[in-house]
Amino acid sequence: MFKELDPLLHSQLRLAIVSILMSVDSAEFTYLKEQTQSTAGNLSVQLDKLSEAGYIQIDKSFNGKKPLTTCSITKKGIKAFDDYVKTLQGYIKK
Amino acid sequence: MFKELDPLLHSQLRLAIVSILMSVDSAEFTYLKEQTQSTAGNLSVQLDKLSEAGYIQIDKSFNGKKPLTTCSITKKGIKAFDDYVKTLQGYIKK
DNA sequence: TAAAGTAGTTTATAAAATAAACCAAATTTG
DNA sequence: CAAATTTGGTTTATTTTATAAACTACTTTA
Repeated sequence: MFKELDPLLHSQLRLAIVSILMSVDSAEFTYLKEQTQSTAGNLSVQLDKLSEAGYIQIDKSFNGKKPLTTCSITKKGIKAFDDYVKTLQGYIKK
Repeated sequence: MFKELDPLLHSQLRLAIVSILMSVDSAEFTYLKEQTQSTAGNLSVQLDKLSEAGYIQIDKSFNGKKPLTTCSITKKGIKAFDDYVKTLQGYIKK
């Protein structure tokens, strides 16, 4: 029937973030912000949620004295994304 | 880049409703409730939203003296669903 | 050295989803 | 046959989520 769509991925911004991270090795905060056209605040919140779920890994370092946040997808995140896409097929392929 | 996902369809329940209505001529309230495993309250609210957007048509009649709510998708709804799926491909086909 | 910019985080607010409570009629049950 | 339950919903309240606004800390530039 209709399997639950992982609510963590069923959000426009988080889906876009994960989608980007699926296609690159890692991405910086500013890159994600630019690509997704999101505000920094919203991006920050959604990255935290994905990180807390273990879907992405966030590495906070410094570029000289500027903070530098780098994100990458985890195995768990890849699995979740794949599952999400499969579940979604069940909705739209009817 | 990342086109906006129609917020009216980007909801688990409404997507399931529209998905069902895409595959049948019409469906009764009770059938939709059973198929989507939703509560009557939630279903009622979401059907109203889809109806107000012109995505579905709701016909309220009586079966003897019991209310009978029958729903079907509209042309606008079909278009919106197709667009939604296309937009989504842009997210997941990366 | 004051103003503006960078790279974010935290907190507040708006919007959405969901649940709970309710209604009217019909049906079942003790 | 009268009370309790079920059916087919709607309305209202609550919770959750997404988003925006405000803030921090440091840096660059005029």
